[in-house]
Amino acid sequence: MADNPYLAHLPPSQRGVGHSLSTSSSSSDREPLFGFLPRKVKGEQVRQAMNHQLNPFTKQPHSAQYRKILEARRALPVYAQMDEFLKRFSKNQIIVMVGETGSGKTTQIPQFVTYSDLPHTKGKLVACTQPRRVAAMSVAQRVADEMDVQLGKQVGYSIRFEDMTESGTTFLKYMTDGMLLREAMNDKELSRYSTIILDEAHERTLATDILMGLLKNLAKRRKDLKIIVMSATLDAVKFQSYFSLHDSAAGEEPSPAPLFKVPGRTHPVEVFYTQEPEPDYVEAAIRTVLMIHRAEDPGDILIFLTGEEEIEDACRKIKLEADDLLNADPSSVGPLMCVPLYSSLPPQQQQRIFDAAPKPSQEGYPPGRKVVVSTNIAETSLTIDGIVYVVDPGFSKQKVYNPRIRVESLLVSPISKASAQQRAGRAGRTRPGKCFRLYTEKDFISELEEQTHPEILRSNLANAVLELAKLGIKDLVRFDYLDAPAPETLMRALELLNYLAALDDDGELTALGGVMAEFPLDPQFAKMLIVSPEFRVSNEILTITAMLSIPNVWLRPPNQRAAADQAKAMLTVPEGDHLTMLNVFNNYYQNKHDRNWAWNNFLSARALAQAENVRAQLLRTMEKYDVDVISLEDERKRNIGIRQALTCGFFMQVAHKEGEKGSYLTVKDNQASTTLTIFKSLALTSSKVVALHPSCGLDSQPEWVLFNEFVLTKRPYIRTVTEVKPEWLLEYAPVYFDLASFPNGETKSALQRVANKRRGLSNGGGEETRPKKKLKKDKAKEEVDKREKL
DNA sequence: GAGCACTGC
Repeated sequence: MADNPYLAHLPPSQRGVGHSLSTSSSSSDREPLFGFLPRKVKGEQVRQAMNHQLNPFTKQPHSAQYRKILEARRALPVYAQMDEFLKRFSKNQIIVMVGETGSGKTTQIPQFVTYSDLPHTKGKLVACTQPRRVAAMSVAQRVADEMDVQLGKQVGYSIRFEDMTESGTTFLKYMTDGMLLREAMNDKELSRYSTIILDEAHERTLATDILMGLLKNLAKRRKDLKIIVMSATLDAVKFQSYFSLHDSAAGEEPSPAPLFKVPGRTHPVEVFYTQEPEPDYVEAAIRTVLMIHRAEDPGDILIFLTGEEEIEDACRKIKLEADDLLNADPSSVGPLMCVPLYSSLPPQQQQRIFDAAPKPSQEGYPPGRKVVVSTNIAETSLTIDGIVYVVDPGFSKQKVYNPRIRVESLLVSPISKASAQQRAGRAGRTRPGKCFRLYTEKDFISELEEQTHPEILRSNLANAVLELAKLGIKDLVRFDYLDAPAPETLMRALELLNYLAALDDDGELTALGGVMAEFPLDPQFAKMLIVSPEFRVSNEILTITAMLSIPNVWLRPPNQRAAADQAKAMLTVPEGDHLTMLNVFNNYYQNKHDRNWAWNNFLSARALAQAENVRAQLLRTMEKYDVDVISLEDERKRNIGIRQALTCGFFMQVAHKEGEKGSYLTVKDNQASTTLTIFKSLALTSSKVVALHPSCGLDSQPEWVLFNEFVLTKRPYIRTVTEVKPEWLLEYAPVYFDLASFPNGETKSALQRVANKRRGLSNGGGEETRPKKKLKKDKAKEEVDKREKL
């Protein structure tokens, strides 16, 4: 056996029993998975298979690298609990698992599952979802290495724009949660999967929340499907009771889903609080950093602030003060390097967070220190090794949705306790660290929420509701959510989808809605894309949709503002910002051979490349559903067609000019639906007075404009704006613009004049409003009524 | 005359 080249370097204890390449017919010749009974596999069997000289999945001898990695895997906390995990996996359909950072759960548990579940023997897959693409990709790569297979073969990943799997070969697939949700829309049973693992469930992304609801239901229908919900924090009790086993037929009391717990592997972090609340957290953060720099041992610092402007500002101030300190006394204070970090920063600059801290200014002088000033991106998405000190002012920008006024906005808000703990943990990744919280301990205990509100409670749900409808969920209000959204939010979503004709008046998905759901877009965009061939401008609408699906393309470096504005003016189309976006993309496309074109025009090449990617994906979907891609030759007619198609998707986002001061009134925000009587009770809002955003490229102030975005910053603004004709509103959205139900005012009078003129022209004929059908008074309505009474 | 927390399809 010592001759075995694959085992010779291992101590005898790890060679397993009788594994050899000899051809004699001893038990050692058995296949690595000999005797494995699906879902009844024991830890000892798995360990033997792992030690076998042959890879059970490729039948190839294990590589030296495999052995080396296996050594490291054995040291992971989760590895020590393999036996217990497999026992639980055999016994239960649903398991909730808690593993702190460093436990190895994301890489190991899916592997344990495959050894027990043996998906490859039944043509199935094990899926493990992640909230972020990079995580899905990098974990898949790591696990492929650990299993000694090529990425994309037995182990793969699936994310938007990239399917790194091989049909028939891949049996362990990491994927984004949104991707699995999309798959569910076309296969409600998720029949390809034998086990589904939802990782990072505590992050409570919209997709994970919806998946939890679906899987809970699916588990009742598919007894062969196993589900593991993995979470990092101790909020597992909630998941346990949500997934409780309840056999009501047998009259049993519900018993919580079993919990499997694995310790983490991090270093202790000492937490400090301020004695008094800090009135200015940015100033306090800067002061704290300098205090650490002067008084604490070497080690890098991570500060959490809320946004780009705040971060750049703080970096400048820290740098100034630190340079002063260094100049005043270079023998007692080291040099300091300050690095900003936020998502809109170009990747090259983001990489700077991994640079080493500066060297001492002179030999024998104190070492330098790196300070990273970051948004929440460093809380979950990016990990920086070597951080020893964390400064946590206790705030972050969070999305909030107000269904009453249908507005999503960003608000600087206090973080949750869970978030504060996550931030503190960032100081203990490489060695014991310290966390300075810029609030009092009392506030931490009594003021901070336990958990950040899940996304489903903070978002416009139009998209999610369309997805659920496509998933066959009939009663959206009664759907078994882990946290149910406000009924108003659901109503707003239903209302929008009904106006877009994605749902009929009974709340049933229409054929149009079914196709809309196939597009990875907000419903308004999907609608306008699908109807755009009627205006013979689908090629252009496709481009505009792609451009509006990506981050801002305009660059404006602080020292070159005038030049940037000038470049923008050159590309601006005065009829509207949507046409400008189209123009930008077309120019980019024509100048693709010129690598400097984007840069010379102060445009983000990265964003434009993304737009191209999105456009290609949308084009594939259009082709799949026979949405023709066509263009109008004549530029004038084409631009009108584009604006008309825009109106078909965004007629609910229209503003009417009031007076001459450039103020606009959003149309009909204070209105209840005409057909859906259940929304009458929601008609409590007032119209919003808004202004055109300064970035708007319109050369005049047209009477009627359509906007893509409402932003609430210093003032309420509408952004990405295009002029529309009121006739189009009446023609393409007759139900929404039914004047009989319109509130009196300037807007109504203006529309009335247009309507009268149209009626005159068509001689009173052609009643275009469709017959009004009352939505049956269903549970949804009762739900809302109940709310209103409270 | 301003801004874009972070993801995802």
